[in-house]
Amino acid sequence: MEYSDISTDALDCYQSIFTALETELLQVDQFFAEPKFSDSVPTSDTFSLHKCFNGEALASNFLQGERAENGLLAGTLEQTTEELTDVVDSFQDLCEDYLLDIINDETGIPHKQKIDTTHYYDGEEEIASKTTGELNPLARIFKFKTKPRARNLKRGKPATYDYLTSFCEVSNFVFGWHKPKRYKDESLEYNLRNRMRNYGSFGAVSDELQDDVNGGTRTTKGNSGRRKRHKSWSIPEVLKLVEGVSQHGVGKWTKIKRLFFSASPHRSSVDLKDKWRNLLRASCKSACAKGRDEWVQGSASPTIPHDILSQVRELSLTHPYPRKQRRKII
DNA sequence: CTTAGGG
DNA sequence: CCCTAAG
Repeated sequence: MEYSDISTDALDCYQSIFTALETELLQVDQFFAEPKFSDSVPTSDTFSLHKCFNGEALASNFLQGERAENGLLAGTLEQTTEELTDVVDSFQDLCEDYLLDIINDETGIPHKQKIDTTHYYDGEEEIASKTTGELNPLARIFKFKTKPRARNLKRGKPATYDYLTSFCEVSNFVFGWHKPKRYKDESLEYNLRNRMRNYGSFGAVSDELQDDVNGGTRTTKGNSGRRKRHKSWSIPEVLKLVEGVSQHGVGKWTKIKRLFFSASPHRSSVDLKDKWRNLLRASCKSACAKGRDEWVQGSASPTIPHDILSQVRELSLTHPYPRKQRRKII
């Protein structure tokens, strides 16, 4: 492969970052050396950073309970899957944090910098304000969240890519680390290459990627500002939410959280609110789609059974979703 | 801090 | 899931 179209400055930066990362991140392996994991997984063969970087998808195979290619993980750990999910999440978060720290050290620029706040006035009164932020140019490459799309392939939502995956892509592409992934579709490679060139020249952020500024890994505030990793809702969780709403009504998210989700620290009251909103949408859709039995089975995570959705619809009648109050009609 | 809404 | 305005 030729990389002549990527500026050498950029290459140098990438190189130093990747090198530093590779060295430092090995510490993370100790996550997997904990007794509870080493009992069930041979320590020497736990998935290491390198394996993750190898794009072996070991972790995802693992979490899906499938055997890894080499059979090392076969038949182990059915009960600890939940825990492992968490560990893998932490692992990936850590990777990101290390990455961003290193970038910060290298450039002295935080990964995201608030630049300016624009205030909007209506006469004297401020009616809104918006803070604009700029992503550190080097951090941009790790915001490489969406899978490159084939040139002529139109799709709806772009598939989101794991940061580690994107990291693999970038490192494979730039340095040819490990086995470079060959795309079946040549135009995918073309697309990726094109995007890399944009990143490499540190040019303006394209429109498509501008959104990533707001979808970043962590916030500018403090250490706790780490973005949560996506964890899809399980059916039991949904049931708990439905029961919570049926007992306490819509809007008592904190109460529901305390009574039904005290054991799930990763579900905040805001999450409950969001989920309810989504359930409501889903219930409408299922109502509309009734009759025609085409139920698009997109990649959507565990499809919510219709009977649950109809419960949601019932509840939405008794406990209407608080909508912005229309102008009072007196 | 909590909730509603928009992104 | 994130962010922010309003209570």
